[in-house]
Amino acid sequence: MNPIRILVVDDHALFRQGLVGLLEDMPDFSVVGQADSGIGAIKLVHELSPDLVLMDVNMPEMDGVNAVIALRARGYQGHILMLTISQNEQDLLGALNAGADGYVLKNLEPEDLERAIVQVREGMGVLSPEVTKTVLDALQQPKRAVGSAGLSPRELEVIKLVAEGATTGQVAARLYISESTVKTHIKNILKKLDAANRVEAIHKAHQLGLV
Amino acid sequence: MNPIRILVVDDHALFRQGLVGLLEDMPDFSVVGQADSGIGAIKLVHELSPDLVLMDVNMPEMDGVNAVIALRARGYQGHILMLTISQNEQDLLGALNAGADGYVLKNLEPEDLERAIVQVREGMGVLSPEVTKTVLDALQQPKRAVGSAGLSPRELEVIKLVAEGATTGQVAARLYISESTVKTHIKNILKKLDAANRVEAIHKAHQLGLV
DNA sequence: TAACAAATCATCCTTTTGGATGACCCTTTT
DNA sequence: AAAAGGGTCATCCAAAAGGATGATTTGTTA
Repeated sequence: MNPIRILVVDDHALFRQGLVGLLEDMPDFSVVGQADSGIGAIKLVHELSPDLVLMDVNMPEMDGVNAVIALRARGYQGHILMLTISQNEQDLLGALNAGADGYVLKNLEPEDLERAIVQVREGMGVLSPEVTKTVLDALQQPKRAVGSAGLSPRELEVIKLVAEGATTGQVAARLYISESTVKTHIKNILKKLDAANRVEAIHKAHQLGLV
Repeated sequence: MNPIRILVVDDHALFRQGLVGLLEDMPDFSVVGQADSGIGAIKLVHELSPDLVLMDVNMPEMDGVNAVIALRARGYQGHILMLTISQNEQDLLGALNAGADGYVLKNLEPEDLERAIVQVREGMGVLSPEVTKTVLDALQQPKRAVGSAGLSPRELEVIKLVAEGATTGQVAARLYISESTVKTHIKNILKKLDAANRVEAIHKAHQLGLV
């Protein structure tokens, strides 16, 4: 198998050079380029089409997260592995949300970095143990306080149809009940959600996760 | 340091017994109980208050995911590590969202299991490489297509006020423009969002993340 | 310069909403 | 048995919303 063509992006020349030397010593890898900023990374990715970008986060000019956003927006399909000292939640979640395939800390052992790169190359994700918890926490969906905010099952049916743009008459037809009944339901919904009109009711329903 | 008190939950007696033997051979661990279903797990957690629950997913009666939900709902604060063969996305995300601290596959080496348990015990999260990608994908927030779905800045101002329940007249007053103008804005918003009325417009605006 | 999008305003007319009130029927809880 | 909540229906009326059309002004882009 051909070596993995890697682009190294880090603003600290010393660390970057050391890293490149380390990677070049590994037979499966080939460092095809280096950049010291997000701007430079974008340029080189376009020119070199590397298999994988090893990206620092804290950099002047354009930081790593914005570089990932820019790369993905430009259609770069290759793998991006963040390699940083930052355990900052914004950096972490920002990078992953932007489309990074992994996020590992610079304190890892060379052989762990090697394993991480191979893993990403195989289409898997990688996270350093230290940041995994933060990711899992971010995954937790806000718990629906009451689950229905006091709305009855029938009222939930009505509000869902209303949310989709149905008028009173259309809701009545869909539920095989009279318009009067639908109006009563909506009246009660407005009262329960403390909404002035159905628009605000849907707005609050969304915030409560009812729809 | 005291050994980590572990509860093992798995419906396959053979695997469970083997696992228990393995854990007991590790000096830092102490298996304080075993269960073969989610129901049994809930009962034993209540009685034993283990430091960590090693939980299978696929089980009769009550599966592991529902067991986690039930445990967390009952206020269990200890650590829960899923140990399963299932790479099913629902199982994975369900367990993590329910409050599991980690999700590892049964194909891992004994020493990796040991490392995973210690890691969770130290408050970190653990994911098997094979499932990390799925988690990262789940983390990606739906991209705001245009960021505004083609709505102009003024239209965004209008729709935000409408979402809060403001009528045409109230929006006009708040923005110091005439009702006619507000109606025109809303008309254009309805067209752009392909909504039949303002209720549906707010509904779609929520889905697009505009409000 | 011409075309275009955004923002502004108006009139006319129909449909939809929302408020107020009262009523009947059924379960579940007290 | 009585109370409470949910679901059903009706009438009346005022306010709000939506559709169709046309127009002016101001930037910005082609």
